[in-house]
Amino acid sequence: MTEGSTEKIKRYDFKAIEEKWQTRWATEKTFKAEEDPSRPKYYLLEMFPYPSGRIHMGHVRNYSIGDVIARYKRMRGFNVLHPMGWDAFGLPAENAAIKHNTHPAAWTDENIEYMKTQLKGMGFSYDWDREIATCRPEYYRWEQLFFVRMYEKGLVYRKMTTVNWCESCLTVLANEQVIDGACWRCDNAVVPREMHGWFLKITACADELLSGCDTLSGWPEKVLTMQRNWIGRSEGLELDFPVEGSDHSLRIFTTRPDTVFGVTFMSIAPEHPMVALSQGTPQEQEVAEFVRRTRQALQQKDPDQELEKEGVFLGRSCRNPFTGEKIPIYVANFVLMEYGTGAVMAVPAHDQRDFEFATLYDIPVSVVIRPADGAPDPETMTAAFEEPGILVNSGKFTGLASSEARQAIIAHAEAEKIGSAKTTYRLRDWGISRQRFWGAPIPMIHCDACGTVPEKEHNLPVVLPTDIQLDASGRSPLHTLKSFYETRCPECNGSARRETDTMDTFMESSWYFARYACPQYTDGPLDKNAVDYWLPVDQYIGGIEHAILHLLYARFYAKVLRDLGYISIDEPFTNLLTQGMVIKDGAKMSKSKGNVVDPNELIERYGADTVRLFSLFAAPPERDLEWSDKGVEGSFRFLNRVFRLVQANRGLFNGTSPSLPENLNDQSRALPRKTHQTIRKVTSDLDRDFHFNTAISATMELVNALVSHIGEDAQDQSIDPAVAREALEAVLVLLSPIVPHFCEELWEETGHQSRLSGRPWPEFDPEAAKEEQLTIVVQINGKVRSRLLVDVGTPDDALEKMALADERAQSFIGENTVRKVIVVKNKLVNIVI
RNA sequence: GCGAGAGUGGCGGAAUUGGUAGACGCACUGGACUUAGGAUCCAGCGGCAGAAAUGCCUUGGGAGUUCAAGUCUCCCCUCUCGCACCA
Repeated sequence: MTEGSTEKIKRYDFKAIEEKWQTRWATEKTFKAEEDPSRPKYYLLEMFPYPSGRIHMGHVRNYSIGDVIARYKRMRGFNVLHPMGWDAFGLPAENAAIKHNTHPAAWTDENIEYMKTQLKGMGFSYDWDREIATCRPEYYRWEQLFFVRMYEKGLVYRKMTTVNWCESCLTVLANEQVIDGACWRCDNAVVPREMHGWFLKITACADELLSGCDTLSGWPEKVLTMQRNWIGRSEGLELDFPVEGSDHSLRIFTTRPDTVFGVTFMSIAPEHPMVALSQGTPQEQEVAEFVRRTRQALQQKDPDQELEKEGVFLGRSCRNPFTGEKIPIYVANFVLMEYGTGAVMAVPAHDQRDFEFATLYDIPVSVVIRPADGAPDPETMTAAFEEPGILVNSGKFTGLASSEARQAIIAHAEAEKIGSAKTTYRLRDWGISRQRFWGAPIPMIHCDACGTVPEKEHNLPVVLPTDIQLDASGRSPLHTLKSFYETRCPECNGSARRETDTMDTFMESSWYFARYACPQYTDGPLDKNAVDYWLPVDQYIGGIEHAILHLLYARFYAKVLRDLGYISIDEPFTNLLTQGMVIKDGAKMSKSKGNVVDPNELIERYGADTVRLFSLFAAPPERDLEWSDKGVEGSFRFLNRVFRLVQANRGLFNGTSPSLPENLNDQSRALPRKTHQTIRKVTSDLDRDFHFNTAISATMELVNALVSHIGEDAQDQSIDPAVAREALEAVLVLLSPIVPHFCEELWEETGHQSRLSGRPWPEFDPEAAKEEQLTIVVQINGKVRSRLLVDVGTPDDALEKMALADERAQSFIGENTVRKVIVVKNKLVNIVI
């Protein structure tokens, strides 16, 4: 810092600057979004947080990424909707309330208040007037309405079934919420349990959810693959095998109808009802024992480990409807009751599992498919031949290729009425009943006379009571709270019992994106005009951990709401960005690992802008970000450097003509070139793939160029002031979405009346960005040997001559003959010798 | 096992369509200014050899295509994530 300068140089007082601008944005409602058909809309959404207490680095990163995009799109002229809210129902609130002897609502509200202050402190450009908290009756009443509507359409049903029960959370979990046999939330083992529960018929949308994946070109391939796998569609044949000495048939599902002539045994799941057929056979005891043992083993097994294949003869056989052969039935531990029909036609020659099983129990292997060259020999085979091929030993189908045979065999089965083409899915219906308190009540009523009936619409919402006492058992007070469950039947007005289960919290997050379009609307869940204007979400941002759970449910909900006439879109999120995790010392930040960095401390020390800058600079958004305290300091240093640069050069902004003079010296020509190249680079990085890290480094280069041209002393003035001013302004504008408080402050300080937040994004001038001279690389046999500085547009033959004449090139060519010369425009000359 | 993604200096990470590998930043080293420096500025910074000029090597490994390969093709290795007895 120059002591001699008369003007006192200010320090970068981030605290005062950030408070000042946050206050202005709030009072001026800078980021309020209103429908405006005259402008293109842009709906930017980040996954809303669970109000757990305080924000963490993952939030900071997620919302910083979103905020840059929101601010950038505004500057590009879009009418941007950028809302924020709270995914406020859920178990942590309930557990915390038990621990602190308070109400989950109180705990949640407190957290929301605190976290809201934190988010505001980060300077995120949300329209806070659209804030949503899903635990408020004004929100969940509509969810209850949707539930009733879905019930009326047959998309909701109740059944007794085996569910996933978490012993620690004391509630049922959906299939999507069981990760490797453990609870997604608390990681404790999940056990099966027979219970009543409410289900949403997501399987009714399986096909559309699957085909929709093909339309989601703005989603990461990885997420689409996960969704496709989860839906798990497979096409095949359902076929009945008549059981010997019984009226029953054993129905199987196969994706390989072409191997039906190779069936040598049947295998059924231990839970299969036809296990009962062993009664009265000599094997009865053995089968019962096996089933008992297998169930136990399945419960205790490590989900990563496959069980040793095992089975037992049922004592009964069935008949292959194609060959008439007698086929023994086995109960096998590897057959899943949940998939297909729970029964499999086993073809050891062409299925590896069946092969292993057959080898173990000495069951014959019958080859019915041969590869194009030769055929496997059942006597010497060591593994199943699973590829498609040509059918052999298959009656009238012999000689057909697998693909043709599939069609022919299905057609035959259908004609003979012994089977039919069938498509199965891995996807199961979504179990949404939760046995805990802190969730939206399910608006259903059980009446002895009328059965289970929905609550009348005008009685909604069914409000979650506040006068409750939670106890350490974790059991929901709703089950025993008479004032809640005692009610009248909406049909017959007789006394009835209200459903006391609550809804899965993923129900709230499945449609919040639509409610943001009209958060205060009271005439219905969604204002058609508003949702038609804003939806779909143009850019959605969140963690990959929701790849299946939330993102699949929300897609399902979009289709349901569309079919119910509430919205007009098929897919809720056009583009999806899955941001990476924040890592410290090689592991995800977590309390248990003790490697968390608290955003508050960093903001206190460096300010929000520095934290934003670093979290965007350290890695591209989709990758994991390794947190580095030193790196944060580097970002802070950079901002200080720009701050000093602007302070030292404030003179540039005092009445200098903004137009650029025609005749500039070399230096004054180089700077605008760099300026416009930077504008081009930053713009394309922001447009193309949100690679803020390279956008920031490009701006740093421009700052470096500025510092070396005009210095931080402002005294070395060989450069044209208008040129320097243009470059300096570009730095502030380009950085403004990333470090908004900082840029607004300097913008104002350099005499601008307007706000950066309302300013259009700069257009780069291709003429100004054009280089006058280029470095052309001279290669000999592909190795760089020399460089030439030439004027842009030097013709190829001239380049070739210059390269061949080049002294250094000559020394490499020596006595060798030049065989070929390749000239690449504006890039290089390669001399082949 | 299946599917997706990744492998580049001490570190985070850059490199349109194949065309100067290592931008930008961190760390480090030397110097300047200084009462001080954890501020700031200047210089250096992939490896090997060399005083230097410069040369050779270098994008997980190995082949190949090409005038030219981090980038394309084939094989292999490692890591991360997801699914996993799906019939």
